[in-house]
Amino acid sequence: MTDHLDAARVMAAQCLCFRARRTARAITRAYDEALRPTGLQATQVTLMNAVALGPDGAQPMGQLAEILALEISTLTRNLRALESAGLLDVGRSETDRRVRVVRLTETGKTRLAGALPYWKQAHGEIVTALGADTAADLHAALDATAQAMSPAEGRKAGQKHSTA
Amino acid sequence: MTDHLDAARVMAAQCLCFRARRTARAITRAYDEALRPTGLQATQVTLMNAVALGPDGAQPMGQLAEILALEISTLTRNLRALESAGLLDVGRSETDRRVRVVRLTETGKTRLAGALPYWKQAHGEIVTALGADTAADLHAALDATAQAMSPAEGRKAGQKHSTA
DNA sequence: AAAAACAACTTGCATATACAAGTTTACACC
DNA sequence: GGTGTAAACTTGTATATGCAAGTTGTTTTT
Repeated sequence: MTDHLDAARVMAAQCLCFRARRTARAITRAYDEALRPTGLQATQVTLMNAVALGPDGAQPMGQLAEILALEISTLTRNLRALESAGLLDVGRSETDRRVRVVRLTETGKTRLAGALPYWKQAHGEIVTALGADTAADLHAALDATAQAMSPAEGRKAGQKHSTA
Repeated sequence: MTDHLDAARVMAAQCLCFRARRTARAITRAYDEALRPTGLQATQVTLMNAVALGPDGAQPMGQLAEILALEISTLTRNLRALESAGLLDVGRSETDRRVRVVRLTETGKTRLAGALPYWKQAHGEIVTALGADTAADLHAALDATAQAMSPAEGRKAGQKHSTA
């Protein structure tokens, strides 16, 4: 009769989804607070930064979705707000009219550059709060997980996982 | 002139917010897919499980918010859907009428119990995909981070934060 | 005991996220 | 060179999340 209570305890003690989300929430709140003066949120800075990294400063939506491991439908709407705010432009590819190409506006570039110091501050505060070692462990574990769960994983060097 | 390009690379390479969110998205998708047959999402199972863990199977909202590191306003709405679905009840505390006490309905208990095998499956698949070591590292890093960033941190051993 | 202060939520507003079902454009094949 | 299929989004719908500003009920002050 404590059966399902035990089960509930096991779930609480082991669930990676709960843990990943809880930590993401906490970290996001910290970044958002530090970024408050910039008028940008952490997700928006992340998105703009991914755009800025594209060759020639432009990035096709599909590419962005892959980089960020985001649904393309989510991207559609996240871009919308930034486009309305005049921070980026969404155009169509010349060579393939289906493809939407994202690019920062001059305003967007300025705002992104202006957010950098605040991002650095947020990052620094978190690393301080965690300690350098824990922060490095977290970074490594998150990257390893993202890579292992990427749909692209396994396509290259012979892995031992069984997608087939 | 590669200045801000470098900055963008640094941000992409180091940002913990991006990493935490990306990983949380990927993990959540995996759990949600495994839970599909149950009609419940990972967040909902997490929430219901936290309720089930309360003394006597009941949990005050404030307690839930703290356990889950969730804004109480978020909790208000997340509970609403589950209440409408008849999976839990939200009542008021006898001793303090401000406090809302959450409790699973019989249906809720059944549904949660029924979701357990699917949760186990999701968990197992992810541990397999990551490898036991990486999974353990991730678990530890997420917990350490959540604890370090918890507002309750510092209340015990002499810290330098200024809550007063 | 009335007033002030506080605690525990709820609501308004805005963004983030995903799946399923559409739409538009490209491409392959006959 | 039309037709069918596939790719790259977009839209509809639903949930998740958080801050700021209420609301209601409790506790503290005076």
